[in-house]
Amino acid sequence: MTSDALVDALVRNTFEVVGVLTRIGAEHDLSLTQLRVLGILRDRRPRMTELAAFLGLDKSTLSGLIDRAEQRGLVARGKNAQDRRVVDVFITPAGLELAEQVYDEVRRALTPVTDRLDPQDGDQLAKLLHGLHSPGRDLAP
Amino acid sequence: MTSDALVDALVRNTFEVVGVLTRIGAEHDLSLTQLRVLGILRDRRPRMTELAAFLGLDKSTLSGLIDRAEQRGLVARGKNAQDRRVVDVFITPAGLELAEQVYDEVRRALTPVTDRLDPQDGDQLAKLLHGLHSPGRDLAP
DNA sequence: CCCCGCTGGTTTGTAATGCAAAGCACGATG
DNA sequence: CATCGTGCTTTGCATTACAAACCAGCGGGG
Repeated sequence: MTSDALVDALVRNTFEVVGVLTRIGAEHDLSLTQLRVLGILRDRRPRMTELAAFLGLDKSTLSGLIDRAEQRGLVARGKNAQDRRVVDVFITPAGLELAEQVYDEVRRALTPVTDRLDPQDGDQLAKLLHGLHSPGRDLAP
Repeated sequence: MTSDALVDALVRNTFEVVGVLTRIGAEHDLSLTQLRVLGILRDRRPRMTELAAFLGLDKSTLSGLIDRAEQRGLVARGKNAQDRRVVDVFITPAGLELAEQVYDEVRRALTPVTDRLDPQDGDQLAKLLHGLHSPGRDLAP
């Protein structure tokens, strides 16, 4: 069945990319989740609950995660004017710089791989991947 | 630059699939890593060091991982005739059954996503993904 | 108005994951 | 056969994660 082969390829590819992300993240003392958090916060300022839901994590897990990132100065908590219970999270300049740097490294680490494709095949692959998940999700990546 | 878009799509897709794997794994008390271990052991019987290296984990980490999987009866340690220091790891029938079941669920969870593509686009995507990583790696997935 | 329930976050307790360093057993090499 | 190196386990520690208990603030019904 062709769909099985596609799923297998997706899973295999996933572990491959996770390996790259984990390795490069570790070089900057960032776990996979922290990396993802920084990536998301590059262009968002969600509240704790939103972020936790999007990551598929418990609120309490996110509390600790943000605690440590905040202590490192990568992230900060802000008050919400509408609702004083709510805590908004946003990235600091230092966090943004680190995020851009790490994602640059990720790009460099993956381009030798992606370059194995013809340019038009790469375009096509990007389009197909984009078509897989584009609807619904609005917090990226 | 088109390569950036491709890398972004790959990373986004990775987190998406990781989410699915984590969720389905959790329903069977399996972490992402344990899931991967079971997947690998479906058709391999590596030694501890080989497996650790392939997973990108420390030997000591794998020790604990295999300990717990062994206690659950999913995996077992075997002696190696050539070198008595070596510990070979292999999957038990119960572990194999669980692995097949979980990977079936993963397929079912991902097919609604993959079905969003035309069949020939799916084929093409599988081929392109396969072309990305095929050489070098020989422990799958 | 005020009490009560609901929602948003944090805290606490526990288990799993992961690394690093030390330890132990075995093989290999001089 | 003594020593070094390899393969794995053990121990100690930080991080990640969940669940349950907790506190604070919002909002309705009386």
